[in-house]
Amino acid sequence: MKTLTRDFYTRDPVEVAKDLLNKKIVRRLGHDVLSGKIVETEAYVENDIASKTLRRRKVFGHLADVECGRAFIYMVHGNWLLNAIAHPRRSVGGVLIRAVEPLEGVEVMRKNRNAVNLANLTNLTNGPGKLTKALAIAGDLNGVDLTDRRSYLMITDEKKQVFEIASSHRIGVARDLPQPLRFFIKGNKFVSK
DNA sequence: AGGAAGATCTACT
DNA sequence: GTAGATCTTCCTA
Repeated sequence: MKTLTRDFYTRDPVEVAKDLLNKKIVRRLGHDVLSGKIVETEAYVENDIASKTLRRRKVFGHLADVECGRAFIYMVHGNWLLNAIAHPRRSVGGVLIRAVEPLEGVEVMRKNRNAVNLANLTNLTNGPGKLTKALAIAGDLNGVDLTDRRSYLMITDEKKQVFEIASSHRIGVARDLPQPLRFFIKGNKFVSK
C-alpha cells in the first residue's frame, strides 16, 4: 500500500475533498491495524465565513503554518474531529473527514465505541465524532504526517473504482457558503444522516 | 470567574 | 423530533 503524497494535498481543498473519497484511512494501534474507506468529506476553504469555530480559533492562521498532508484534530461538542490540511501554496484550508466505511479491525472499533447500540455496522463510523472514537483518534495525534507510512495515522491510495460523487451543503454549519462543499459517495450506506 | 456557543452524539418520546 | 451530555475556547466583567 502506498500513502498519498504531499503534492496530493497541496491543491484546492475542494478538489482534495472529492479525491479523498474512496481512499483508505489507516490507524496503527498497538498490534492492531484499523482501517476504513473514506465515504464522506467536507472542504473548508480560504476566507471561509461559514465556520464560527474556525474564525474564533484563528485556525486559518494556524493552518497556514502547518504542512499540507498533516492531520489537524480538535474538539467540538465533546467530540474529536479529524481534518487533513490541504491547500494550494501560500493559501489555507482543510478537509474534514465526516464518515468512513469500516474495513479492518471492526471488533476493536466496536470496543472503542462501547456503551453504544451497534447492532448494525452502519452506526459505527457514520459521523465525524463517531469515526474518531472508533479509530481511537484524539488530540494526541494532532499534527501527524498522513503521508508517512510509519505514522500511527495515514491515508493510503487505492485502486481506481467507479463510483458517483454526490454533493450538498455542509452539515451543522450555521451560515454556509452558497456552493456545495460536502461530498460523498452516492448510495453508500456509511454516509452520515 | 463565569457564561455562551460550537464542523456532535445518544437516548428518549 | 427534541433534550441533555460533553469539553474547549472565546468573550465579558
